[in-house]
Amino acid sequence: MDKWDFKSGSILSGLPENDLDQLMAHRLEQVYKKGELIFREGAYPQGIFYIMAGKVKKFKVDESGREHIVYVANAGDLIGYHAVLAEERYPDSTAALEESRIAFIPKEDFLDMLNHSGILGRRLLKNLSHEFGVLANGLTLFTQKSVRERLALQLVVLREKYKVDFQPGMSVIINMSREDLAGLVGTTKENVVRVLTEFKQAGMLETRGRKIVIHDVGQLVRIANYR
Amino acid sequence: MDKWDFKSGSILSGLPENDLDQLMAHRLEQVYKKGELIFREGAYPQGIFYIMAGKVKKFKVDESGREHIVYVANAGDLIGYHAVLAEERYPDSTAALEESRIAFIPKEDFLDMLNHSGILGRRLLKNLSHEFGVLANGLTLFTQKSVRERLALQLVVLREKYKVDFQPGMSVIINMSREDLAGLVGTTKENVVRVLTEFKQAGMLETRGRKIVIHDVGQLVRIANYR
DNA sequence: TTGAAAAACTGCATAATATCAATTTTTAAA
DNA sequence: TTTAAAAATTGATATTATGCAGTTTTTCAA
Repeated sequence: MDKWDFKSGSILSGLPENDLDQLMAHRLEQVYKKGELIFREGAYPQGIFYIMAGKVKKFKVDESGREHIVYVANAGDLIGYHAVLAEERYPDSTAALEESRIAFIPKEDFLDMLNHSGILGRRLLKNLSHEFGVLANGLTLFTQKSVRERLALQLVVLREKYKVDFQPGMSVIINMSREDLAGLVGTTKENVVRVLTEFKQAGMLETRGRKIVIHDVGQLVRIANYR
Repeated sequence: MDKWDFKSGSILSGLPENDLDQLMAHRLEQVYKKGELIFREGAYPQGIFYIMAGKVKKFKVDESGREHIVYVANAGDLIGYHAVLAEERYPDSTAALEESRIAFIPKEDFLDMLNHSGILGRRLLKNLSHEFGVLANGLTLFTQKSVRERLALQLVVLREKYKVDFQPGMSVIINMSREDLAGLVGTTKENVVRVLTEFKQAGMLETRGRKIVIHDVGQLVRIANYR
């Protein structure tokens, strides 16, 4: 068992232990409360963040104040490294969706590692290329699918992120406000409510207070892929 | 003057000449006619493509047959490398928008170069990170701007891609079908026509047959950024 | 437990966008 | 040129999404 027990599939998992020791040497661990800002759009990056536990949202706020969520990151994800690599300011803000433990790694350590260990660079390239494809795909979905289809799709994606100790057929609880969901789908909170009501009546899900319990993913997948 | 006279700002420009010699050694140059397919979504990548002259569109076709253009690539751009790096199939198709000369570089040569020269890897990381930010930004724009605003924005972007030997104040001719434009904006060809008519009446542009002549970019920029 | 405050929900009016069915214009080949 | 095919355009109509106002429910802290 590794000293650094990174979730399998995460960018850092499986890297040489010495490299990780060096990368994490000057890290700064911090617990962020729900809603707390981790970094703000336009700030100059001083390092990267590794999510040890919890969930965060990457989002942009438009001129009318509406928030659009670009991505929901999970434990095991590395965030903020695009801006460091591109040598640009952060293109979006990041805040905790729930209480989260996050390690800050100074950019010097990150860049040193990148120069010294070819593996990390290669891993990042692969990861970035993959993420790029996912994002490009999302772009298509957004412009060509209805609010109903987009919400169904996002619920399927969120179900993956929120499921723990999952057994086949088990329901998954998503704990996210209607407003955040609207920001993720690219619509208003009212529309989210309307569509959720429809899905609830069709038996696909259930709402417990503000939590959403997904029962029938299959049907949601079918709606998301329709046309 | 370089042997490989790559457009400045393109991924390959400024790399050591020896590296480029090696990278381009087994290339296969080919001329594609307008509309001709370069690679199809879902195919397994055998290499990467470098656009020497011309323009191509990267697009996805949805279940109803509608085409959505993800990106318009220009001379100097490298395409298809995301899939090679991610070790995945192509997430979208690519076809020539006009007659284009394109070099195919076998993936072995590309990957060899990546392992042997750290510069290319670093350049790609930077480029990918940047593109990612642009795309993420585009996603926000699409979900929160109207068709009118999106079309104005795309016209501004296309003007950059289509301008040659440009002098300040000079008009730029965009040669793209209403249907491709619709695919780029994420709407129907009818809506594109309606908005173009409005812009024409306001004196921002002129249509000559199916070509679009951009006169007043400033106004288009203003519309694109409104709210 | 209770009482704000925040979030979620509902209905209705309005606005934006898509669809369909012509008609006209442009293009490119004979 | 001429002409058929492709593309662009227009108008009428249907569908979908938004904004607002008010009500109800949930949450959280006193």
